[in-house]
Amino acid sequence: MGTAVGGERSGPRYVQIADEIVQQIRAGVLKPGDMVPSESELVERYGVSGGTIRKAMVEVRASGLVETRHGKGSIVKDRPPVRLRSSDRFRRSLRQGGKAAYLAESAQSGAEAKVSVLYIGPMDAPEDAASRLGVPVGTKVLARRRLYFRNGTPTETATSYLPWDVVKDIPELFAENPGGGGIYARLEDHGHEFAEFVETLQARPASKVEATELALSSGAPVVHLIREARTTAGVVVEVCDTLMAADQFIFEYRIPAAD
Amino acid sequence: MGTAVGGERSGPRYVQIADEIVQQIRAGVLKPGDMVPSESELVERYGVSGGTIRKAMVEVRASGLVETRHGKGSIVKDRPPVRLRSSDRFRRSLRQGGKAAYLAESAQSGAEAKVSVLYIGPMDAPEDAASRLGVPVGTKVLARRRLYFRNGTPTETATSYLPWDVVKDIPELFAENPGGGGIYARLEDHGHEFAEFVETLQARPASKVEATELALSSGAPVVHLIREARTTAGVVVEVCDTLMAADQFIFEYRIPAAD
DNA sequence: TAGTGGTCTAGACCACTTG
DNA sequence: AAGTGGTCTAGACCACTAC
Repeated sequence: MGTAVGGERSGPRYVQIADEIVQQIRAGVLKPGDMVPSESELVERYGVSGGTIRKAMVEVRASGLVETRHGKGSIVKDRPPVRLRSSDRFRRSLRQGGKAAYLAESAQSGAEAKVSVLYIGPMDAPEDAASRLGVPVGTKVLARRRLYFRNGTPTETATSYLPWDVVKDIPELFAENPGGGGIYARLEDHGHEFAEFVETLQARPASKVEATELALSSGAPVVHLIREARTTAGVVVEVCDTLMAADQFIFEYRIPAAD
Repeated sequence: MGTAVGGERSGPRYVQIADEIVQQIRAGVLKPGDMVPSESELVERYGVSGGTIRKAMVEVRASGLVETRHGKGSIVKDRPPVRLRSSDRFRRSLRQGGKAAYLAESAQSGAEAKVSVLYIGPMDAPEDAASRLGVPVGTKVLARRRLYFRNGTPTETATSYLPWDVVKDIPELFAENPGGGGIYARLEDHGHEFAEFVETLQARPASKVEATELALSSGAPVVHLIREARTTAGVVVEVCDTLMAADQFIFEYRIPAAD
């Protein structure tokens, strides 16, 4: 019932239902923290079968506005107050001001950031990092692996790789907190002057494991960002491999028109 | 029957099946251009119901290795020979060499590129473009909307917005082909000297309409890139709004360590 | 017309979460 | 134990693509 007359809406029923739920969230009828009605309730409300509601909820999840947990239900996520990754974030002046890159940004967008260190220590260089660092695969490097939270939800995993030669005389790099200005400031303290940072980005659907790690619904897009930090001596002193929940970030780059 | 013995594989059946199909593609058992067996055939082969195969194929599509068309079947896509969007692409020297940005890149990666012009003409400035250009919403601007193909498949839609004041004396900008070096070269010919380009990127799942436009399976990730071209006079003379199939591109940006 | 994918149903059973 | 989402089935019907 309820379909035959009226609007003659187009498209599959499950899309209509999904849109309707998404609209309710965007319009504020369902606020962050609220539970979406259970699937059985939606079955009654819309007078369709369970499978149809199921498909609708898949669409709703894909919108990124909702997080579903087995046995519990779907909860409206906190509005993703997206973080701006400006290319200004590597300015020397910010480091000298004592702020690390991610804190500088979080401060800007008024969000509560947290970092959890997963591992700091020696590691055999994986293939991609090795080639970027210009060392043979399997060479001992320092790895710093961490997980970033934003308002309580994991948004980003990052692993830095640094050549052992470079780090062996800089004890701060083995500490969880490398001190004001972050690891780049420590590297500068020890005579490594940065020339440029090169970032490559690629967006793709999250794999199952990545999805769980970042608390995403599987298939949600992630951004894979790899940064090389190059010194004026022409050496890559860090490779940083990070994976981000795509809906949490907007990236901004300024390209000088030089040449 | 068929399942009970053997590997005791883990996870839902539809994921196992999806993985198996994806493996066959990666291993080359199914080559680009090949048709994936029809769903009814897979139902027989795996001895499961249609719904299960259906879900498996959703996963396979999400991998981006396959394109499905209603009434026809699923075909293994050409391996995405990803295109590198280097931030070098706006170098003045390239324009003076007579190449437009996208051609310069395509040449690099040895792929056959094509552009189809969808619309060139006046348009009331949409909200986002207007604010970036610093004009009121609805002001008349020149819009240049086009669709880029790569090896026959659509990969990118792009719409440029230019203030009418700027373009009214540059007839080449109303032509499909604005001549060697592209529109940026023409703008420079007329005294607009570029200072910098600012690009913002965001990745998200494609909406239904975007998916059809770019021949993607709905929900596949897209990258939304917006570029502002700023002159030394401090004016934004172009806003370019583009939407790309995420699996077709890798982005690279060089960030000078200045300051 | 025959074969394909796309939608929808009605119901069974399982797995997780909460009281 | 009751309620939730997750998987799977068996089958109907529709819409698109070929021939």
